[in-house]
Amino acid sequence: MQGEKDTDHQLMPLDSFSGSLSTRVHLVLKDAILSLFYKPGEILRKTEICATLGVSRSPVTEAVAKLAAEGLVEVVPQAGTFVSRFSMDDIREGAFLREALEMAAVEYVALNITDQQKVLLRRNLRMQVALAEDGDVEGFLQMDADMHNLIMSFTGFKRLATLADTTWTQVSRARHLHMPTPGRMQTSVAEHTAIVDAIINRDPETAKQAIRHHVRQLVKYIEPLEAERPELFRPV
Amino acid sequence: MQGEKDTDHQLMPLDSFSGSLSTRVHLVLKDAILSLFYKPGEILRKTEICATLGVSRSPVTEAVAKLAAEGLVEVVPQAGTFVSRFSMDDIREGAFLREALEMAAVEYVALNITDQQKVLLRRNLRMQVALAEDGDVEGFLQMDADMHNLIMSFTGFKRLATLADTTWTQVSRARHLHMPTPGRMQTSVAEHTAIVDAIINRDPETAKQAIRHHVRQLVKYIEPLEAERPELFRPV
DNA sequence: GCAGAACAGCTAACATGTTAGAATGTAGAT
DNA sequence: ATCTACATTCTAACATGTTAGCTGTTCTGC
Repeated sequence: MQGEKDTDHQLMPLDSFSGSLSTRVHLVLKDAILSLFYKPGEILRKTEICATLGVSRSPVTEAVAKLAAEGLVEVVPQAGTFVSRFSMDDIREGAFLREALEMAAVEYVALNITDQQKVLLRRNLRMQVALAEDGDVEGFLQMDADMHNLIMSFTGFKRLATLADTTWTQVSRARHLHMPTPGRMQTSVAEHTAIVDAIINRDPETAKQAIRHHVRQLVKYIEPLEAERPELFRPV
Repeated sequence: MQGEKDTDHQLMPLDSFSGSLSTRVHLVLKDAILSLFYKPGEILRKTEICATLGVSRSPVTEAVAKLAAEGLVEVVPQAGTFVSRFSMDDIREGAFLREALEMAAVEYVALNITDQQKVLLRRNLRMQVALAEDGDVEGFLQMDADMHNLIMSFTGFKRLATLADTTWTQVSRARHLHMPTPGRMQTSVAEHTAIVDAIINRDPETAKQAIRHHVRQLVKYIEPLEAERPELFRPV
């Protein structure tokens, strides 16, 4: 039973994405790793992937190189490519980086926000409230991600959102491990409301503290996992 | 005369670096771009590079992919790879990101610094003073970089220094354009002293403001370049 | 039984061959 | 003279062949 895959997860088809082959392969593999279809510590067989996706090794190699840059896999020269195990250090670093970037972003946005942007933020927040009341976890998480992207995009910096996303990857992967905690959505909405209110009131200091609190809350939820699922974590 | 290269710059030999071939090619090309041997807007001919370095296309392709991820080159599918032109937007974004990361780093370090780390910082600062007095620009810039790396490493986060370096790449490249301004070294030393003092006094707020001021100063020095060398900048 | 050498089977890394799309220059039509 | 169809010649993208290094296993000597 050890080597078997979850039946509820599988490789997405190549054509669910657009762009070059290597880009699509990258997204397929990334999704597979984040959804834990490929498990931490598991070897990644390129030939197998080539056969499954029906492509040659070139695009797969390029895709794997990108995954390695994101820290999702570890390439051991002449030996093999392995799905990275979770590491509380990596997760804490990811959270630290995200905190740094988000604090800078909300400070900037709080100082420069336009009326139109305020409308977009308020609308997103109302959606969150509605989805949380309906208990729609999927939809809520989407709105959550949207809100962070909105704020990032309001800075006008193009690479910022991408970078924040990459730094967050490890944390994001760990989040897939635990079931949604009851009441977590309501707490999240409250935290989001505090952030948005501070931004709209053009109060950068309060906004910074609110987003810092929000990020640190998320890490708190992840920390117990190391004890619960030690086999997925890097041995110390 | 347009297409000729500066005689004082050239491709470094492959064996000045270590690691895999693709890693070394990447470093050679990166150095060549940062030193303006390859000029912004210029096409990058892979076959030429293969011939010059005596390697096949595989490692060159991998290296170029990394350069593209750093924003140093732009790959146009089926058409060619071009050295990125400077863009004031990119430079400002790079500075913004670096500011965010450095502020987070100095805050963390100011709260957690050890006595041993204080010694290392003070030693570095004394070296800076000495080198500035001697007018040794090369040595000073090295100490400058060392200091920032020291602070980053004190956080214990492994990817932080690398990430900060990458975000700073565009700014770093632009710095190569202008001659060292007289008195700039002394000003820099003063700014660095303020940062280190605040860290050693475990005063995170002062340290954050000091490093922010320092980063913003650097951007001020770069901004006039757009008017001086418009051909190297992205057309608006 | 157990350490260590030789071997077989993997792999990433590197080299090279092939394809298809984009830019450019040119001949021909207007 | 200007515009357009076409062919040439670039290129990145993709496919495939080759090499060399790591790993686990087996076989050997003690």
